Amino acid sequence: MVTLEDVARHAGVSLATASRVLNGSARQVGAGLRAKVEQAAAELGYRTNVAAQTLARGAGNVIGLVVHDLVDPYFAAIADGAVRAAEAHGMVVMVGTTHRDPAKEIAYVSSLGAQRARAVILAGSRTDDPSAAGLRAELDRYRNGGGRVAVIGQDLLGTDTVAVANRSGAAALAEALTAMGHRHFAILAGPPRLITAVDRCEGFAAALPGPAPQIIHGPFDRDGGHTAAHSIGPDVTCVFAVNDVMAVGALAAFRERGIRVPEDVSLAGFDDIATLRDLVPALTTVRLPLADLGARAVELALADDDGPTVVHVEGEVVIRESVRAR
Amino acid sequence: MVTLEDVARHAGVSLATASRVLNGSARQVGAGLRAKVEQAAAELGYRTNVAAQTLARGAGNVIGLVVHDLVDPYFAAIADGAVRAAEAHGMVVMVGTTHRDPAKEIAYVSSLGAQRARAVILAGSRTDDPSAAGLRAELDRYRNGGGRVAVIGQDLLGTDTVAVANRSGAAALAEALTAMGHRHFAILAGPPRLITAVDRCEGFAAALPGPAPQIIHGPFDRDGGHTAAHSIGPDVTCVFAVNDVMAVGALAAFRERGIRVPEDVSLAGFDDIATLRDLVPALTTVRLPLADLGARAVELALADDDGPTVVHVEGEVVIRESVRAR
DNA sequence: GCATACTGGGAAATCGCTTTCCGGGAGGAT
DNA sequence: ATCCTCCCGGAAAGCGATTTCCCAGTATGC
Repeated sequence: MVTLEDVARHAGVSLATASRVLNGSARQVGAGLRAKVEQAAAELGYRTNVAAQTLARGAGNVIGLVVHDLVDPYFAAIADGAVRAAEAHGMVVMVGTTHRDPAKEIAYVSSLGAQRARAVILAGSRTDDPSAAGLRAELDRYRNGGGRVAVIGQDLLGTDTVAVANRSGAAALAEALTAMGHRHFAILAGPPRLITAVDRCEGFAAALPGPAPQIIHGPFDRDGGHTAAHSIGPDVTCVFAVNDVMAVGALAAFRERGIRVPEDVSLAGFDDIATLRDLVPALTTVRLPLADLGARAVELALADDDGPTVVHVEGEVVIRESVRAR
Repeated sequence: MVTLEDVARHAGVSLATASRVLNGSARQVGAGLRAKVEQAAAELGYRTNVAAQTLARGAGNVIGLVVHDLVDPYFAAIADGAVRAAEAHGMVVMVGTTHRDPAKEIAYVSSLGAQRARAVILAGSRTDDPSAAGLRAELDRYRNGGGRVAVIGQDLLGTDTVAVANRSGAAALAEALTAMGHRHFAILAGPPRLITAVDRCEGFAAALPGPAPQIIHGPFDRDGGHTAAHSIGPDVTCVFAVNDVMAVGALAAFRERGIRVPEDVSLAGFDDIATLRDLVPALTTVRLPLADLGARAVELALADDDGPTVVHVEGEVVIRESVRAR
């Protein structure tokens, strides 16, 4: 491999000069030498050794992104936004998938620390349970080492946060559905301790004027929605699934049992996943700018402010065919 | 940050010994010292500096994955498989997204070379055009630097390859559809120079006994399928979209125009995207083990064989409701 | 019993780059 | 003309590991 020293020798300059020319430095280099170095680098096919650079500089150009599951379009969209934003800053993204295992989340943060990653982005809300303490400790350690952390979801860890307005989004949805004449709701509420799920569920329920909704807990994925849908009571006219993927599961369950949407029951989700836009009936939902979430988290983590900054992102209610007025 | 030297001093041993204990080495260390080092590391909260390790060893623990678009569930599934496989080998994955820009693909390979990435995985077939020469050159350079390359798609670059049997999969589909009585086909064929698309299209067409199918080119994505579907001739009874996402676009187009699937026309796709399984009507398609594709590419790249190995992966025809017998 | 492995420990040389510090020459002010 | 700044080039000291030697101590072969 061609090293910087080779380039310097070939150009007849010192190592220092070559470094200053090729890998951005505050110091200027005269035009003549600069040209010579650049030409030498081109001729020799020089490529920076990032590991050496990271070691010498004490900070790398990696941004870590930790998600639950890349196949879930929610996270895929966030990852996409993060990769784009990182690229714009000349950084690269390393992704880790935890498949909802808190231990793996910790392991990734630790590994990213070892990589001297510039920042780590945590997407996907953690549950509220004690295992979060380990994560917290690992994150503190990482930050003490000079790393930046940004979280997508809710402001829990005292870090930079892209906070999603789950409560108010769900409330707005509830109001819209109420305005369309619905009074009897069921909520496919997801895990009882998953904060995102809880916020959406509570925000929705609190905005309802009528009788309390039926609340059915279960996993936060497609199959969770599918299973939960089987427990829906007879007088329910409108079902709210706390995410789109669960709504899809519910839709399948309804179809299997001959229940028509929206004729027999209305259905709404949350997120507005692009891949699901062509579903029939089109899903009423709360649109979240998912790619933006990822991108803004990167911006946040890269900005050198002091205190943790919290950015709030609102959802937007989108009424589509899956809901019918009563 | 705690360095290895701190640990060595704290444990009262030499740097060499500490290194041998903490970061796998061929040489043995006596049980007593070993324990002391491990304890010192734990007490101090030592974390390996990967950059320094990479520099000293001359090879890192990063695997680069280059895809077109993470939001496309096809690539998301591949990425998922790759991340899992990498993890099993103690490596981490860096993803780059090209959004179908060949220049970015080259840039990523270059950047991964600078990272001393252990391997790079290229997913998503390239077009057949001359710009591929630049990629080839960059890949050669990367390999000369000791990197390994694996490609998912077709065996074009003389590297390790996970080859997808697009032709035979499409042919099997064509036979199945023919057996169901269809004779007049249209193919939503994607870009005329995209090799994956061409292979599927030709494989399908070649297996047809009847009249030549109508071939409609267009982009390889949802909107491409949507647009292309408008040009389908009147006597076509069955439409083959060269991937599932295009099929979804076509389905939407049919629905807009009041054409029923499968009553008026049958429709089939390719890939069997999991996120799309709940579509109505369920899509007939050729199932590909997408996550496996990613995982096997990683295995291939990490195995230290000499010559390029080519693994062939077959698809499996899955008949669902979107096709009706004639 | 003596020469010959073999074992496990440590000192020190790398790995490739960044950056501080030093020094010489040019330009401006007095 | 002199002194003080700038400006820019180079020498060299790190950054934090790995790994090659070198060595002493012990085990082994005859």
